[in-house]
Parts: sequence; structure tokens; C-alpha cells
Amino acid sequence: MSQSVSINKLNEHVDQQVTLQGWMARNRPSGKVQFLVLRDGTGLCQCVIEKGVLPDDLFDQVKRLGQESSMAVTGTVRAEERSVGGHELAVTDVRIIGPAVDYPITPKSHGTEFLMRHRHLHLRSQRQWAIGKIRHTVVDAIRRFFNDNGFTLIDTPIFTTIAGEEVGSLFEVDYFGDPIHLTQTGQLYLETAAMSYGKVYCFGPTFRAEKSKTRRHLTEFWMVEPEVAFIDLPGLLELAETFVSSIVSRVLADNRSELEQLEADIPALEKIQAPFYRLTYTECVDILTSDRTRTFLAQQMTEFQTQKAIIESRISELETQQQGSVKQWQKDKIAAELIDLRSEQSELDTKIENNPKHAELAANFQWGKDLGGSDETIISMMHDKPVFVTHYPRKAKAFYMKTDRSNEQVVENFDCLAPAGFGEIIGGSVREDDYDTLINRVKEEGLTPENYSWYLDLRKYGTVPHGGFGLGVERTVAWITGEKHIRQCIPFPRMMDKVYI
RNA sequence: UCCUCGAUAGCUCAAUCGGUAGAGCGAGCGGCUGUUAACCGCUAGGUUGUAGGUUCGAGUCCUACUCGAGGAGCCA
Repeated sequence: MSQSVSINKLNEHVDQQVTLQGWMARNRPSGKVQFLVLRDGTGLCQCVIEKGVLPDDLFDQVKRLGQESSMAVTGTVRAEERSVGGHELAVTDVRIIGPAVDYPITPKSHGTEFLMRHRHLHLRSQRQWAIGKIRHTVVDAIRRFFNDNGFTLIDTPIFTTIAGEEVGSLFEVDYFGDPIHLTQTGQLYLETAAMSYGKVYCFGPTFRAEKSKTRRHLTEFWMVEPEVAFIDLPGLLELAETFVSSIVSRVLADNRSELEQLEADIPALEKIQAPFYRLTYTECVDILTSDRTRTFLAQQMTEFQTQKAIIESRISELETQQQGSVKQWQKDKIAAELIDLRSEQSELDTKIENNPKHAELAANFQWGKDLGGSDETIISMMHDKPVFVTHYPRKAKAFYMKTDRSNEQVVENFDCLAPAGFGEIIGGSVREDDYDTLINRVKEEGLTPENYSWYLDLRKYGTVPHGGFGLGVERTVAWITGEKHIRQCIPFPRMMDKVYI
């Protein structure tokens, strides 16, 4: 028996006899030769099976195997320019492990619903695999960053007795007859630990029952939250920009081929380096209501319409070609392109429809409101690097955020908006550290102070300025990979009213 | 919760004015030694989401419901 190796290590075994173990991604049998592409979790390798080398009955058995059949394939590695991955295997033996019949996900395109219902199998497909590899790097980079910078990991509870954000977005579960909630944030617990270790972070799933049906929302998502004692707002911003930059540069270093495969915007990612842009909320309001935004949106509208015209002329061009007497496979290709173009067209229609609404929302923006999704998108579209927006109105924000002592209308908080219209990936703040101010804020919000007694205690026994933020893992992965919907960025997504498997 | 669009073969989609439901892929069989979503020939595959209604006749029109997609509010 020859040495068992993984496909990503084939370059170390050229001209040697090896055994690969994996699944059949596809097979193209012809009379006397089969080109079988094997997938082993580390990459793809074309295996060339020749009749005569393999016994006839085995050759025929392999020929009849369905997509995703598992097998061990033995042969000689050779360098081959024409092949995926640059290597191929001249096969001398095949051992069939688990045949597959009628694998549902075919090489043709599928709709979202179908893929989500087959999520357990969809994870094997190339695109999902690449996103998963990048998610892995993102998670590792997050842990690395904090572990290497003096932070201590604190595991905060998932069953929680207090709310950090909107009470309405808590999932309630039955805890031996009493109600308890799934955590929306580890922050409040994390603050207690920051008073013990100085610099801490938590990293885990978090749950929000928001009725949000958008490409940026999940009801269960992963969030990392650092919390630091003796830090101010500029210090937090510096931490956040160093942190985000370190994640992006790790992905660029470790997952370049996955980024290429996903057609991510690599030059744009290479620009993600500190310092990021800094704007106050008030400056954002000024921008939104200015001529700059008006002309920016008008330009966008023109651009959308130009794109739409291009797509429409391409569609009618293809439709004409389709009428003509071309070969069937060409018709097929045209049909596939038409489907893509039509979905692009309807996306543009939505953008064209929304543009005036967004323009109106922006132009009429009143100081005091929270920034809406469209407002954030506008600000983020105007920049090629992430933007920090700081100092939001106190009334629009959570009770625990520290009131700015030089302007009591605002709090010392920040959001970090990823560029090119992606939107918010981080929300954070300096925490209110004065006992009396905090208890008044708790009461103002209609919350019960008794429930927060332990949280208030932190302000009684050696209070210090401190703060932190939360970064959404799926949003970060979606932004980096250029994936439109964050449901593709977690293995098993849970959405507002839809849990597939 | 609200607005818009959709549901036709296992999958992705066609079906003109309301007039016999059709392709490709996938599956099965046969052919082909260099294929990259190969190609060529043949075969099987359908209660058009559900329930009503209009009509000589409904995939197509009307009503309700179910499910899905996109968007809005809110957020990481």
C-alpha cells in the first residue's frame, strides 16, 4: 500500500506513488479513459483512469459511480499544467468506499431555498468550502490578536438574567419553570471581569429576536467582545482599527486562493490598514443633509441607470442570439447568462427604486435620530476604508454608554462601518462609570435597578473608565469575502422565521 | 409587522391573445483517449403550491390561504 497523502501536499510527492482519499466531485468518462476529479477537503485533484491499467470490471464500476461517491485512489503524481491545482494522478488502483446515488446538488445552478434545505450537503461545494476556510482564519486571527495582546478569555453565560440591548429582542426560554433569556451580549458580565484582569474578551454565539429580515441579520450569530479597564474613546478606536486590520491581513496572507476563487476585491482589502476614518455623528448628519450627499446619490442613480441600460441591451442581444440556430450547449450557456443578468437587473431595479427614498431620508435627517441602514450605507459608500462614527445622541443609545461630559446630549460610543456600502461590523462604547449617572439612566430606560445591582456595584467599588466593543463574525466574513448574504457565512444559519436544518 | 415579486419534471427555467405542458441539466442505456458546466444518439420523468371561483375551455384571469425571495424598521 502506498503512502496516503492529502491533495494540498501533492507538490511534495511528484513522480511518487500515493493514495488519495476523498469524494468524487465529478467524472467525465469516455470510452477508454476517465477524468475523475477527487475532492478531499484540502483541494481538488484530477485522477486519470485508463482502461487496461485498471481491470475492466473495476473501470466500469467507477464509470457508473455517482457524484460524491467516496473512494481511495492510488496512482503516480505528475505535474500537469492543464489540470486543476497543477497536479494529476495517473491511477493504478481504485477502492470504492461508499457509493453515492442521485446526489441532489448537481453541477447546474440551484436556488437559495433548495441549497438551504440541503445545507448539510451544500457545505461540500467549492464556494461554501472557501468561505468556511476564511471564517476559520478570521476566528483564529481574532483569538490570536487578543491572546497576543494581553487579553484574558472570559466565557460569559448564555443563559442570562439581564438585558444589554432592547428588551424586545430577547429570546425567552423556560428555566425549570422560570423565564430566563439567551444572551444578547456578554458585555455586562465582561465588565465585571475587566475589573479583575484589566483586559478581557469573550467569544461565542449570541441571540437576538429582532424581527429583521435582511441580508445582514441572523437570530444566532457569533460575536467577539473585548473589554478594557482604563481606556478612553480614542484608545478604543485605536484598538478596533488595529484589530480589524490584523484580521484582514491574516486572511490575505493565509487564504489568497480562496479569496481569488470567491472573486473578492483583494486590492480593496489590501487598503485596510490603520488609521481608519473618524467622523462624529453630528458630522455625519451634516454630510447626509449636504449637497455632497445629494450629488453623490444622484451620481449613483445615473450609474445604476447606465448599468441597467447595459444589462438590458445585453439581454436583448442574447435573446436574439437564442432565436438563431446555434448549438444546444450555446443556447444553454446563453440561458444561464440570461438568468444571471435578469437577477442583476432586478437588483438594480430595487436600488433604483430605493435611491430616491434614501435621498429623502438623508436630506431630511434630524439630529437625534439613530442612523438608519441606508444612512450608514451612504457614509460607508463614500469611503474606501472603514469609518468610525462616534458620539451618537444619548437618547438613541443604550443606558450603559458613557455620557460625554463636554456635551451631555451625546455618548462616547462608536460604530465601525465597513467600506463600499457594506455597513456596520462593530458597535462599541466607553461605559458609564459614575454610579449616580448610571442608576438614573437605568431608571430613565424603565429598567429595574434591583436587577442591575451587581452591575452597579462595579461603580461602587473602585470604578474606573473602561469600555469595549463587539465585532460580528459573520458580517466580517461576508464583508471580506464579498458575499452578499451573511447566511452563507455561518455553517447552519438561523434566520428570523426560517431555520432550515 | 408592512410593501413588492414569485411558486410549472429531481434541479434551473420556457409556454405568444385564455386553446394539445416543453427544453437543458441531472438520472438510465449506448458511443468517443485530454475532458475543464465536454460532446453525440436514445429512454424514462408532470394532479402546473393548496382550496374555491369565472369560462365551452385556466399554467395563464379573480379571491383566500400556504411557502419562498427581496426591501423597510432595528441591529453585530
